[in-house]
Amino acid sequence: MNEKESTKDKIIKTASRLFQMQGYHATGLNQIIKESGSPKGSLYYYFPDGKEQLALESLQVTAKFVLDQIVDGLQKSSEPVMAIQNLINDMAERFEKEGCKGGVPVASIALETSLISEPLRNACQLAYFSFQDAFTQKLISSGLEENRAIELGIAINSMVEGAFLLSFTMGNSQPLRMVAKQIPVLLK
Amino acid sequence: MNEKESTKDKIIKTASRLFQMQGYHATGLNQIIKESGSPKGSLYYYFPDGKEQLALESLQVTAKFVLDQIVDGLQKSSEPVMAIQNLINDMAERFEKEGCKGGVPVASIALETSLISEPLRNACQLAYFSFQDAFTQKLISSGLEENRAIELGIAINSMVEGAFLLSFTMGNSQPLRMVAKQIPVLLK
DNA sequence: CAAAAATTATAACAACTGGTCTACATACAT
DNA sequence: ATGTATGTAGACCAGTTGTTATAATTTTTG
Repeated sequence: MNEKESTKDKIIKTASRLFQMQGYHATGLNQIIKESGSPKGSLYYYFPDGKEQLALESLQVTAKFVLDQIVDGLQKSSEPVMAIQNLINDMAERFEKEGCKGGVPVASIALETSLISEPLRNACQLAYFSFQDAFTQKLISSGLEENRAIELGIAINSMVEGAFLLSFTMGNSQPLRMVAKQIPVLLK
Repeated sequence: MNEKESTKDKIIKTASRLFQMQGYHATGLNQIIKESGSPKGSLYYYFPDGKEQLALESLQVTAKFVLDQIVDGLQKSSEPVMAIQNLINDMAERFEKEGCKGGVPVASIALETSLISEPLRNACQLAYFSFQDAFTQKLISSGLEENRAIELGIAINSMVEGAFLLSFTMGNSQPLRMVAKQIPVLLK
């Protein structure tokens, strides 16, 4: 039972990685199959609705992974300024090490599919909201007023996503670093 | 001579729009040809290097258009806080009217091509740098110290790009609005 | 062991991809 | 008028896309 699910998991894991790196349309089912070492028959057995379903489940895996990373990072420090700043700097560090080859987690799928697939768009929306809410909850738990915490959660999420996109394109972690540096001034 | 260049311009204009809306890989040459009303022969006459060259020139047109929009918006008010805030709110307003169908100007191409085409990646980088620099120059011209202005230019650019991406995915201009609201606190 | 269910293996599908090629028309120079 | 770029027009190519259908195989169950 454990090993049997691993075929589906292998497909999702590989698809997750490729969609993130190359985007939705540039990633072919054949490539996913080949790189995951799984047979093509299995793909439509596990994902009868085809590419869209596979992308959806892959995205959910990716989103959960990123969210865990954010939540864990924010827990490391009780003080929100430090916590958020360290989280972003950790992202920058990881980015520098991996050489930006990893792509931008949710954005690549969001941009390509939001206008052509409502289920995928919705999954991206949920993912982004979960990120945003992680920031907001951290701020609330440190005593910030709720409405202000929501505002800041949205703004910080925007900053981080934008900085990630820019760092990826520039091939340089500077945007992430600069955004981290502004966190103290933004939070008072 | 005037009318003849309009064929190339028509192709670029159509391509520019489609790449922005659908992304690089989802936009086929045939679609560009059909929607622009130009024959395929002309495409490879004007763009002998094919899709990559067409995308590059289209991106440059898009980038210039966006930059002009930023520069014009920033000129409307001498005070940088108001200027930037109004610019972002104008973006939000436009976004609400167009119903987010327009896509995200540079990001869609940046994400899809940065890892597979160095010329395109570089064009995206230049585009983003020009946006960033517009903010920085505005801040410098209002008396801000240069290093701080550069830092803030990068951060504001990140915020705006991120908010645009989030607004697009959420189908809601709230992220843009919230980012605009934080500009005063960010600029002290 | 046999029956049933779960999974994998192929082959084929129509539709499309980016790109090439040649034929044709128009304009402009000499 | 004639020759030469410039530009138009579209058929055509090999390769790939996502998807489907069916057959073979393995695994699980009775």
